[in-house]
Amino acid sequence: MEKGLGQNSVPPPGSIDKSQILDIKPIRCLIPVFSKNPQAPSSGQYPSGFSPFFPFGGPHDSSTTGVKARGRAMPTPIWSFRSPVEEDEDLNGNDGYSHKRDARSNPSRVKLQKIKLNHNFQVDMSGLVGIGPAQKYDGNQEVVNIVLMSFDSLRRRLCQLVDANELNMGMFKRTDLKAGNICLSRGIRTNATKRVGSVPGVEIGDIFFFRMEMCVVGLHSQSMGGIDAIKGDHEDETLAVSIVSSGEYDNEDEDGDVLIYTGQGGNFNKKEKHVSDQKLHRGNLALDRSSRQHNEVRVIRGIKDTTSLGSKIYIYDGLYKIQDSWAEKDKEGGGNLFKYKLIKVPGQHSAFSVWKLIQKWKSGFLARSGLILPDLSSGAESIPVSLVNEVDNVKSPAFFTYFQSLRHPKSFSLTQPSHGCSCNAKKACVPGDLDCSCIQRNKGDFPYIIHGVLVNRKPLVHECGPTCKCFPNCKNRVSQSGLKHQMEVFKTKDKGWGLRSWDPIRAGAFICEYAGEVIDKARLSQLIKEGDTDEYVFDTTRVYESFKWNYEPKLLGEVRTNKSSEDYAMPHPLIINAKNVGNVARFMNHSCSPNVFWQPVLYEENNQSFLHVAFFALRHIPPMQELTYDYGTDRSDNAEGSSARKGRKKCFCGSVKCRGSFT
DNA sequence: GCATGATCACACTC
DNA sequence: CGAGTGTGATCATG
Repeated sequence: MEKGLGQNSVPPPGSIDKSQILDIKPIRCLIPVFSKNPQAPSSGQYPSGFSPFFPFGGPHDSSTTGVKARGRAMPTPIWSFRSPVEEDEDLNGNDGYSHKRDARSNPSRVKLQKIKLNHNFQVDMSGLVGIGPAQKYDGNQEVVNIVLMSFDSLRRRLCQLVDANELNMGMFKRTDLKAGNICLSRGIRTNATKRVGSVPGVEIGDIFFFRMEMCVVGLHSQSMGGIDAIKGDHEDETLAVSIVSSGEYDNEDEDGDVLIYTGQGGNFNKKEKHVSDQKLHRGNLALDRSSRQHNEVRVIRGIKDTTSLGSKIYIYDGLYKIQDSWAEKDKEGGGNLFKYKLIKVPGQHSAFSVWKLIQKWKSGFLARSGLILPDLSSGAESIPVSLVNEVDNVKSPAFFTYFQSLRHPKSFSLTQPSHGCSCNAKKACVPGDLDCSCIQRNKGDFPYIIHGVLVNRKPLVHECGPTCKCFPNCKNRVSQSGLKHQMEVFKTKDKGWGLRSWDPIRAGAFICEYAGEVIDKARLSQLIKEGDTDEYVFDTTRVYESFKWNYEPKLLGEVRTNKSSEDYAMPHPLIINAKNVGNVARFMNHSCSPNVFWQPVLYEENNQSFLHVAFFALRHIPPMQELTYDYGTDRSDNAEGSSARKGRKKCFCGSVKCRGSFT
């Protein structure tokens, strides 16, 4: 219905209220503020691998924008359409975040803006910490992570804006392409130099959910084409460097280490379209030359995402060599096709074959080796949690009762009684509906997008609860719906039991909450005094290192507000003991460069607001990769020189940024 | 109701 | 710059 509006500034039908507020005309050009400090702080200040952006202060690089007089080059401003009221707030530099008045008492004061993305405005992001001009062309793991997180955070935010109808509709349905475009044009990319062989910072087994993600990290710089090639000195001396096997061409793969790849082009029987042969040019020619030169070709396997119809997951499967090539007639009446047989170069980790193995476990075709229990949760979770030990003879973790959520002591007194939203009981809450009190509590933003993916880290996420009128299928109940991935509790080599997933996990996807018994500080110290460890305790009063996960507002022409804060804001401390009662979360180990983070979530039960700790994926997590989060440090440990303190455990996370130990 | 097909709006390379 | 190359979301159809 809304489609086809294009850049028309008339608001889409159905958003009656907005048309008033959004009497669309550019009120003011928002000119980004230039950093006073030309030196970006050292990354040491932001130890978690993802540092703040300093878009205007860093080294200049004119190659992306072509602007010569960079020093004075004002970015062409973006138009922001907003009501005058909010304009005042912005001019003063404080929005209403800390003021209770706005959202609750007056819905119209909730931040509401239509954003129009302007292709022409130029922001130089090469000053981004971690992505200097050199890293743009040759990366490493840290830079790859920064680039991927920047891409996905942008994509999530764009998706959120589209969902809420806050973006001029019809401008793009493809938030993936838009986010990629922004990254590439702002220098948020790495390994831009094409190369034969592996790409620094990209590991075999890494997964991608969009073609654009592979573009921005230089794994495969074709946004659509399946074959990427590097040009030689002569026109005819191109070499294929990477291919994406999309499954579209029915590439049969008996063995996980062999790939029969079909060349590009030609028409094969798609309806009445002309049948035509594939031509030996472009990618096909490059592959042909590669088969003669025997150079390594990166192979990315595309497979259907079983959890989301139509979309694909791309797995980097390592380096292959072309062993054979030939032409054959299309079986379904099309023209001639080129075929290439590729063999994986030996001695590399397996990636795609792991997926095939998991498929066999799932189908029951093959038994999981080392399986101790098919379902640790005894049916408490809708998806079974397997218990596996492939490393020693320990038969099971110490006894505990599986329970998926929190148990509160009777005396536990909590926050104010809350009242749910009164959204349509059948329809669930709709992003962009500012009458929804739950959305108001989230400062006007719907916290989740498709696949239940969290858009931003927030001081506190407000979900709908039982007294909300919307029904359980409401998208604002992500953390209450139990496990979404098939989990496995497994014995690690040196860290006791650990947790991992058979399914791929998207960045921002909900994994599980920290279940257990809620206790208070006094009870915790009592437990420790009694000789109990705090091994299974989650304590929100510990010190957690800050890190950046959210998108950079400037990239969308937005102003940074308190709304974008990533600091936790707990209404009260929460200590959870999972020693006797808990879920899979109690098995998650610590890492100094984790792939999971926690987020406080609030929703009411029995008319009282209850605080929960929910875990989300920090980045895309391939199947069978151990899930870890940062345990933080005890407040009393903060003084320097306390590393010899009793109770510290040596950290085995193995990351470059390892702090060596944790408490 | 679920799988498949058609349509649409894109980005990047050459 | 325009042709070549599909992708990914969404909606219609079987």
